[in-house]
Order: sequence, then C-alpha cells, then structure tokens
Amino acid sequence: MRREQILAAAKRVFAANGFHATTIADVARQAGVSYGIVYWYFDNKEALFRSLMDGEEQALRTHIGQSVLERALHPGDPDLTVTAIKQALRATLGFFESRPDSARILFRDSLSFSDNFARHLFDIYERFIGDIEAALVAAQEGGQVIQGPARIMAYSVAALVGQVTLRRLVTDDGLTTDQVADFLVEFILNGILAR
Amino acid sequence: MRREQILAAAKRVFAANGFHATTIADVARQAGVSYGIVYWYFDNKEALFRSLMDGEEQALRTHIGQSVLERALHPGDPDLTVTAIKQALRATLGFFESRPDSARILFRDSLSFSDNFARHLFDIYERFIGDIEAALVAAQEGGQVIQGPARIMAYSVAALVGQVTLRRLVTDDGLTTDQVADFLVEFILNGILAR
Amino acid sequence: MRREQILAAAKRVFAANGFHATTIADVARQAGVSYGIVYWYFDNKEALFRSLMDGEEQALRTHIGQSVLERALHPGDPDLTVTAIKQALRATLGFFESRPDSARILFRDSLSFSDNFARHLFDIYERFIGDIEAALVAAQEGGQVIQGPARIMAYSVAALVGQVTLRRLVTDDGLTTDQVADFLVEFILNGILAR
Amino acid sequence: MRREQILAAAKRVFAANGFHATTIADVARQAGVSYGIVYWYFDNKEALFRSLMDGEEQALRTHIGQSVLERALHPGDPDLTVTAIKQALRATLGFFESRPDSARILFRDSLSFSDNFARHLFDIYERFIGDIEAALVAAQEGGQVIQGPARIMAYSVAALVGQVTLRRLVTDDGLTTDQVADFLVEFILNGILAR
DNA sequence: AATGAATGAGGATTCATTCAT
DNA sequence: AATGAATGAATCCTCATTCAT
Repeated sequence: MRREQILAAAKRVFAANGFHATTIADVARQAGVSYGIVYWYFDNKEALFRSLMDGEEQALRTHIGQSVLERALHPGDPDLTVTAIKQALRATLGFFESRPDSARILFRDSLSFSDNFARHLFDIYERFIGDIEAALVAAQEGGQVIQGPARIMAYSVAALVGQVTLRRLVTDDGLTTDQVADFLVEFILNGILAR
Repeated sequence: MRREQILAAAKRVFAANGFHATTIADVARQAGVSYGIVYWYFDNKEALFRSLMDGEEQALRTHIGQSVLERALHPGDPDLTVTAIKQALRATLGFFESRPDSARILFRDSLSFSDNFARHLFDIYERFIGDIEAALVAAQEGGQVIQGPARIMAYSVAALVGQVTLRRLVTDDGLTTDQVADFLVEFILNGILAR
Repeated sequence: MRREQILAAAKRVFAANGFHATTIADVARQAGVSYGIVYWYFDNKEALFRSLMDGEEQALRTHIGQSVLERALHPGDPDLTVTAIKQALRATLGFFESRPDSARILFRDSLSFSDNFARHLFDIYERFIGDIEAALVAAQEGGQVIQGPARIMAYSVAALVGQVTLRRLVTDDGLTTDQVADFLVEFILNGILAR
Repeated sequence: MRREQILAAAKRVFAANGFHATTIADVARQAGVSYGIVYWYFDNKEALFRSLMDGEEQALRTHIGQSVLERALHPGDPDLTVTAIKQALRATLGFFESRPDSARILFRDSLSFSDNFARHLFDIYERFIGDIEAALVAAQEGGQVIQGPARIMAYSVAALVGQVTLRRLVTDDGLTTDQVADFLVEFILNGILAR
C-alpha cells in the first residue's frame, strides 16, 4: 500500500517534470511520506522509474485486453484480424488519451537515458513492437496486409500512436479523440492494407 | 572557427550521451579547448544545445532544398506535388541516415526538457510540421491527397520519419536505407493519397 | 544543536573574513560538519548570514533589556528618561566590546550588499533607529532633549555607536571600554540634551 | 585621457553595484573600451578601486580647501578655530551631498575587504581622522574644545559625517542638505565645545 | 518499517587575469 | 596602446544515496 502510494506520487511528478528534473524529495513530498522510505521500497531512482514503466506496460496490455490481443495474434477469420488490429489501435489511443500521465511516463523521456536504464525502456518498446509485428505477419499471411518489412511497419505503427498521442498532450489541435483515432486507424490501415 | 570547433565537439558528445549526461567539461575536452572558453561563445549549456539544434534545422532545410520545398508548397502540375512530397521525404530520410548525430540531436531529448528550452525545440518541430501541413493542404486542394485533418497528418508524417530514423540508429533491422525509405514513402502515400 | 553548531562556526568565519571572502566550505570545515549539511539547515549562503544577523539583533535587544528599553520609551519621571538612554547606550557599547564578532557581523558588511539581502540588513538597522528615535521623541516631549530632527539624531547615535565600536576592533587607541563609553555618552548627551 | 575615461566609468559602476558585484567587464563596457585595456592602466581590480579612492580623497581635500584646513590646523584667533571646523564640516557634507557616487566609493565597501586592500582604505580614513584630531587638539589647547580623548572624538566626527551621509543616499528623510548640516554641526559642536 | 539528518561527489557558471596579435 | 580571445581556479548549490536511531 505504501509502495502504491509512492508509485502514484512518482507517476504524477515524473509525468509533470520529467525524469531528470524530478528529485526523490519531490516524490516523497508528493506522496506525503518521509524522505528515506523511498529507498526501502525501491533500490534507486531509476528502479522507481522502471517500476512505473512496467506498471504502465501492464496497464496498457490489460486495457487492450487479452481477447483482442489474442484474436489479433491467432486469427481464424481473416476479417477478424483487421477488426482486431483496429480494436487494438483504438484501445491504445483511448488508453493514452484518458491517461496523459501514462503517456508522459512512457514517451517523454523515452530516449534521453543512457546505458542499462535505456535498455529497460527499450525492451518494453520492443515487446510491444514485437506484438504488433506478429499481428502484421499473421495478417500478411492471411493476405489482408501488404507484403513489406513487418518490423518497420510495426515501428511505424508504434511511432504514430506514441508521437501523435504525446503531441496532443502539448498542443490543442481542436480535434476530438475520436477524430484523431479515426484518422490514425484510417491512415495506418490505408498504408498497410492489401488492395 | 573556434565556435565551429566547439559546436562540432558538442554535437558529438551530446549525440553520444544525451543532454543531461553531457557536461561542459566533456564538450571542452572533446573540442580540445579550455573549460571557460565555451562560455565565451555560448551563454550556457542550453544555449549551446539550442545553437546545435538550429544548425541542424538549417542543414536539413538546405539539404531538402529550396527548390523541392517550393515545388511542394506552390505546385503547378498536380502530379508534381506528389513527386515533390516524395522527394522531400526521401531527402529527409537520407539526411538523417547519413548523419546519425543530427538525428540524435534533434530527436533524442526531444521531449524530455522543460520550460523555455522545450519551447525552442518545440518551435523547430512546429516549423517543419507547418511546412508539411502546407504541402498537404496544397495537395488536398489539388485533389491528390485525401481530405482529413492536415495538421494531424503532418504530425504523423513527422513522427514516422523521426521515430523510425531514430530507432534505426539503435537497432539493426537488416534493411538498407533505400528499403526503409521505399516503405515509408509507400506507407505514407498510401495513407494519404486520394484514390 | 547541529544548527547552532553551524551558526557558531559561521559567525567566527564571517566575522574574520567578511561575507564575500567566506565560503560555505570554510563554514563547514570550521564547524566540523560535512559540506552539504549546511544546505539542510539554511537555504543558501545569504540565508545563513541573515540568520546570523537576526540572532545578533535578538541578542543585543535581550542584552539591553526590556526594562531599560521600556523605561526609555514610556518615561514617567523625566530624569529617568535620560538615565534610561544612558543605560541603553552603555549596554550597547558593552555588548559589542565584549562580542567583537557580533560587531563585525552587524557592521562589517553593512552596506556592501545589494538587492534583497541589503534590504534585510537595512531593516534591522531601521528597527533600532526607530527605537532610538522613539526614545528621543519621548525625551523631547519631556523637555529633556533639544528640538531637532529626531530621525537624524537617531541616525547619528547609531552611527556613533556602530562605527566607533567597529573602529576599535581594528586599532588600539589605548583606551578602556569605560573611557570610550564615558566619552560617547557625554558626547551624545551634550549634543542632544536641552540646556 | 583613456585612464580618466576608465576611472569615470569605474566610479559609476562601483558606486552603483559595489566592489564585489562589479566586474572588469562591466567597467570596460561602461567606459566603452575593450576588455583587456583596463589592465594596461591598472594592475588589477583592487588597484583600480584604490585609484578611485585616492582620487576621491584628493577631491575632498581640494574641496574643503587648503585655506580652511590650514586655518583649522594652525589657528591664530581662537574663534577662528571653531569657525574653521564649522566650515570644514559643512564643506565635507556639501561635498558628499552633491557627489553621491563619491560617498558610495569611500563608504560603501569600507570594511568589507580583507588584507592589504583594507589597509589602503584604512589609511585614507586614518589620514582624515588624523587631521580632524589635530584640529581638535589645537582647539583643546586654545580652550575652545573640551578635554577628552581627541582621537575618539575625531573618530566620532568622521563616523557621523560618513554614516549620516551614506544613509541619506538610501532613504529620504524629507530634510534638506542644509538642515542636516545645521543639525550635525550643532550636534558635534555641542558635543565638543567647552562651556 | 520509518524518519530525516548526514555525506560528498558532481557540475554549471563566473570572472580575474594573461596573452597572442 | 589596444583588442578580445583564452585560461582555469574558485565556488555555489543540488541531490542521489546512506545511515543512525
């Protein structure tokens, strides 16, 4: 419980100020706990941030839903594949749109780290990209998706979802979440659907 | 000349280690100059990084070429518009593929800053996005590009180019630059071309 | 306790070397504590010095004594007023003569600061000058002190006590504290007593 | 001429910001000369400030006037002594009131220096105090001034003139220079005149 | 588990002074 | 004489991490 309390506070301050500009003191103050206790629950600042990222990964996966994910990965009916991809895309967009802090945690400092810390972050991305790639390969085999480098396609999808989401946190483009989701789904599917 | 010497060194170390992990001492050492001289040419660490970013923006714009850019913005022949967009996309991808440090400078720390520093970076992005948007609007009016939110389309294009480029700096996907460029151009144009 | 330890050390080194020539490292070394702990107890170097000044103000006020001060401010018997002023003068002189560091803290850097730091110091002086002025006005109303600009009179008294005290820290004039106090009391009262 | 140009600029900035907060760059900029040339005319920052102080001492002595000074020091007619002291006091007050920067140069950082620099400043003061002392001793011998420690008396006079002058630069007491001069002369002479 | 004091390395920035031209 | 680039020591302050209680 204490641990969750700290994580929740950390999420807020890291999201608001970024990894480097956030101090352990900020986190403790925000959580209303004492300074040193953070080190009881987490080895160090990076481990704390890592836990946060892991939590976000899990939350996103839960939100997309195993059913959708599995349908996308092991399609029976070809049309279901595309539907599943669509659903996953919308679920992902919806997840970040309603959880701005989650988006900031996962994307804000994404590449500004070094060494083994960056590695952890990188692995999270790679897992998602691997999943997207698997779905695309399955759909390619079913003939619903054009041939092409599936990994780069997967990168592209991840990049679009991530960056557009993040950009929308910073600027107001006057569009609703649905409009953006519609466009992105359209854009991505146009780009990859076989004709 | 000294200034350029420092900028070149700064580009190397910032690209290698990121903004936060780089110290002014690193830059000076890498440039083979004394510690304090950096502050003769640049107000502070952020100003140095800003100069770097500005330089990259200019270099990219030069590389894309005014001719291409203007053709994209003020099209005569509708088909030329699409050709120009294609050219700009390829030029941009080529620019970053042959200048990995430039990509790192512009994308690596892109959103991990705060306050007025982030603002400067943001403005650079917005300028490019504005240009892309203008090209898309022109093409939409010519009927070559589908209707839709041009600004989000522009975001998407920027995100794709930026993130895919950056990712390829970190991992080896076994593809040539041309293959990736082909795919991205295809993907983007499929996504936005009117049919 | 740690806080007092730091304050005591800071008093010694600031008094010895002045504000600008003293480093936080000097203070920490003198106090026998680690460098960073100073910043646990004080926001910054100026705040540390401010605390020191505030402490000296309090110590001096305590030393002069509420009784004397109140007698000077709310005199019943006119003659008592003059007696009280005399007592306050002697108490002040005695305070500084036996506490050279206190004198240095309050007078040494008195006007060499800028901005909001100088303001704090200035306020301390003004409070004392305000008190002296009040005493003089009371005595003027009782007819014991000549008419004249009470504020300038108060300035003058403060200047005499402060500067003469400070000068005596630097040079040896071969006089005892009592002799100097006698002279100053005489000088000041001659200057302001009604005849 | 160049030297005077630098001195004039230095006087302005040192008076405005104090010794420590003023940089050689500030002085050069204010003087409209290049950075390094200051070191052609002055050995270092302290030497520059010393020159400034020396200039002020000379200017003040000139302003008080040799005649007055000599009359005060070598009195013939006893009454003339007191008149001369009066004149010197008024001349001094007038000097500083019309030259606020001079007052700041001589008093602002008066005691916040260390070592051999402070020594130079100290010597200037001591010269004035010596002169005042000599005048007082002469007047004591003539019977116009009360017996007492002449050196402390001299200190007192210097302290009064200096501090009251300085304080008036910072606060507005609503009095004219003449009113303050009248009071100070009165105060000082009351304090020291034999009755 | 919890507190918050203590440590000290690290890093940005300033600026007096020197020096090549 | 003059310029302004170059040097590098000095110092403030931050903050991750440890530790005594």
